[in-house]
Amino acid sequence: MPNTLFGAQPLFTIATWNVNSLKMRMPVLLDWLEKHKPDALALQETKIEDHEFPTLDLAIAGYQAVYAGQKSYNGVAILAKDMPDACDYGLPDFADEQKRVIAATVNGVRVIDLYVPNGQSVGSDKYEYKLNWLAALHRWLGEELQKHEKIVVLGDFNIAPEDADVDDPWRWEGRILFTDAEKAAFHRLLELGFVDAFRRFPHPPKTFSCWDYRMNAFHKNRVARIDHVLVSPALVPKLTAAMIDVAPRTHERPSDHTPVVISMEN
DNA sequence: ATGGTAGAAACTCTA
Repeated sequence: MPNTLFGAQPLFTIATWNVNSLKMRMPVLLDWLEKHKPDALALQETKIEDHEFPTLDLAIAGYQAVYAGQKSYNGVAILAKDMPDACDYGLPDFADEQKRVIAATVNGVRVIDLYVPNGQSVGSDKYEYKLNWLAALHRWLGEELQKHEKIVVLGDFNIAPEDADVDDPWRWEGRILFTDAEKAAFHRLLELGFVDAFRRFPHPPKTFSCWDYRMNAFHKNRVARIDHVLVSPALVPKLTAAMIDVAPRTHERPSDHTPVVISMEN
């Protein structure tokens, strides 16, 4: 059950983390769960088939899981202290073999875990797929708002929505993850009523969630805040904190993404 | 300025 501080409201903490291979990241993931003990954690890029999912190791750590995985690419999962309920898979009315969406109810909160397509390069087939995918997501989330009051939409959005979300907006201009069409798609989700939880709280400038593995090679390349936690209007006044935990990037074999964590009154 | 590195898996693709 959610953490409780003496004399305070019980808090519900939920996080998102693109782990870039669950198998590779199990040691650091288990360390992180032990340290932070979130009530729920949404994972992306698990890159593991369902029959290989490490349910036992996670159960020993105190976490139940629902998951939708595939070999080599993509894959999403929701871990929670209490068993996630009413699980849904994929975007409705959008045929997609890629495992990028899983939704479940945790402690009365509808948790929607996303691994938004990367888009590869502007004008590519994958870019068009990304924009179509985001349009289908927008339609679905509009419907979900009619069904659920408490919704958290979180994951790797592969979009840096504002200038403050990249290291150098001038250099990023027009590049993948930072095009006008991608930013507009993100802002259309906010127009539905969702709120970017991270921006409800002050943070140091240049707080990012993802850095390209190649950034030290030639020049700094692709450092951005592309992992997000959106909350439905009913949850906005309940938010108590939002942070990006950069600690796991100091691990010996880090993911290229760091966890984003929010807490709210339960 | 079209490289670079990490991961999975297969000798290439994705990010």
